Amino acid sequence: MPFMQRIRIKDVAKEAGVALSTAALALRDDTKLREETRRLVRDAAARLGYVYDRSAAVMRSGKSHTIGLLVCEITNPFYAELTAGVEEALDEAGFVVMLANTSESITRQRRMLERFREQPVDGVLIMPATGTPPSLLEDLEQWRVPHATVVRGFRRGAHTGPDNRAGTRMATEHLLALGHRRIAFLGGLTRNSVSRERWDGYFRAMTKAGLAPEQLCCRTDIGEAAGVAEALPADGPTALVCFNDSVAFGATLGLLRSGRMPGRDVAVIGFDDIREAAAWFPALTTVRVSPREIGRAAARVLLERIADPAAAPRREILAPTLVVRESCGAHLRWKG
Amino acid sequence: MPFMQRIRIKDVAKEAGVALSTAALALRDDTKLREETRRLVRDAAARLGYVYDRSAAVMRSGKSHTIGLLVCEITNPFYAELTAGVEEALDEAGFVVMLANTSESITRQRRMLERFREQPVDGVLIMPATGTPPSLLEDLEQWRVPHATVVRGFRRGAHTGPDNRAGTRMATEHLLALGHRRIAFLGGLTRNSVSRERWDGYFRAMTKAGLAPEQLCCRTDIGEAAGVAEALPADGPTALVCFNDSVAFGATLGLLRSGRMPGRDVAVIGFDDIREAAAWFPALTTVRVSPREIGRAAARVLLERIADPAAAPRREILAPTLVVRESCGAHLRWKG
DNA sequence: CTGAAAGCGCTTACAG
DNA sequence: CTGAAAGCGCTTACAG
Repeated sequence: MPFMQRIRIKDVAKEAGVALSTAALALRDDTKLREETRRLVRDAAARLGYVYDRSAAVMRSGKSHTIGLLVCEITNPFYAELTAGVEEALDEAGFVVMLANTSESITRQRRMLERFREQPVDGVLIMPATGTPPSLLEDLEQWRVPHATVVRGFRRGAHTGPDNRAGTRMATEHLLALGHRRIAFLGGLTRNSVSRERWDGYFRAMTKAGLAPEQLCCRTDIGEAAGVAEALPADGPTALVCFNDSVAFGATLGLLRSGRMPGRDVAVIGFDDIREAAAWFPALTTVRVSPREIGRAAARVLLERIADPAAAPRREILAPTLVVRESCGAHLRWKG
Repeated sequence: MPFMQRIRIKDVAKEAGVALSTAALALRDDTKLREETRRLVRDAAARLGYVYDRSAAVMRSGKSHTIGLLVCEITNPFYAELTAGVEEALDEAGFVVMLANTSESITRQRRMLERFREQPVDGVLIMPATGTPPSLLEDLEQWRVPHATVVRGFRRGAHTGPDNRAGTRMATEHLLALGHRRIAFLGGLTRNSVSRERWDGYFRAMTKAGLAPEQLCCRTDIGEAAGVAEALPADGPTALVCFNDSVAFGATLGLLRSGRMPGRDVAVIGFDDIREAAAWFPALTTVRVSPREIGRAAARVLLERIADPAAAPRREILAPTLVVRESCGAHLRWKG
């Protein structure tokens, strides 16, 4: 194969027999040009195998059509699904995502943010690592980097996330309606806004019903949750409001392991409704927040922010729904 | 806050009292300069709040230190973990990843590849969508885009993935050693290299033992696998070699649902050893391939390819190990 | 180490 | 629509 000279706009212009500026406009499908001219140029570009070079355009225009996505833990199915939603919506808008998985490290988060700033990206979408100081927002503002938080957030700034309080409140009230009185909250060892809000929704529902809240601490980990559930005494809580579906999965596994049937012996409700929840045994009753939709909404919020940085930051709180399946015991398939 | 003029290298040079070219070299920590000079410049840059602009460097040097990652399905925990490994290793090497989740769509895969080419990226790492024609490699070669496949691959080209045949062979031989004679393969409805290889390893072990292979088809989906397992007749297979852990999870859930205990009534072995496998009930016996390690290895293979495009493409096939837990029935915790 | 300069491939404003 | 030109912020080669 002969050495191929890289094809540039000026080559396309020559091939099409138009001026360089005309070719440049035509390649971006500018309506200032007649459709016929645009087609002429497009055809010439295709004949020559022209490849648009974004790096030059980025430098000249300052717009990269790239956004930086900081994910706190991509191996968590909830965040993986959310990432898919972000990527999907940004792609539709002609944007591309630079991914960084911080693995809950604020050092790594900081470093990746600086890297994004150099890149440069047009904006950043952040699922803050646990322990992120709110001063992060001040830095981003000073840097003039358009930004928005997702799921985990701060008191201010553009944000998209589920209504966590409403979610655990609904879950708790459902269990109360089923007659449970000793209902514990399982999880929440990690200190972030999501943990606080989910605990808070449960707490309020319990105190409103005149009952004592009770927290069973565990990290967000199937194995750890299974351990706590397995060790649950027979005269312990009869129902568990779990921090999320992973914790709920762990709880059901632990109960099974100790010879108890989730839903019949101890009711279990999750949070998130990740893909596996419906197929679980027993099928998991959970609070649906649709990570993919949150991701898509977050992408829109950030794009708005980029388009109009002067506007007040939007905060979009999505309402959750309770999906009643088997693990809460409301209708046991195997009860017979 | 007053309008801030963007700080450029020439401003840093002036502040440090050195030439522009010296400042440029110092900022990249070039050893041609005395350490003292480099520090002088670094301090000046810090004082002024200088931010390196990569887009200009990319354009001038043609190197973006960015690689494009095409993931077939990011919401699959295996690929999510693999993505984390890729991102981790590339970050250590000073590279950043542009992510595209193709969701198994070859149209989307094609579009994202063209987008990456325009970006431009220094190379692409591909987990091909099911149905990708091998001609993809020819296109990439013609485009002169350094590339490597991961997990799913073709007969040629740089590749990193587990030894799928060895994996299912080990699983099958383990079940044979436990005395099973009617062993079925569950899964493999999707047609790609992984499916073929895993089926093949099982097939060879069975025929070598003089037994009839048997395929229970289902897509890679917990719900579908659960349905097949639930409907398994009492005089059916006594052991299942599953396409992957998700399918195995589905199988155990389906068996439980039909009143059978996985491991005691029907043995189940998975593939991948994703995070949830150890915490499962019963704990899943599975073939460990360590997606994070595959991801890290794949990143290295691609970086080698970028560094030396003339070298023969490397193919790195990682040996799997069988992790014996409970679901195969080799040592039942609850038997005693 | 200096200093002036060319060049990467676009975008964009402008006179015609 | 043309055509010549400036400029984005780096990198790099070069004579001194």
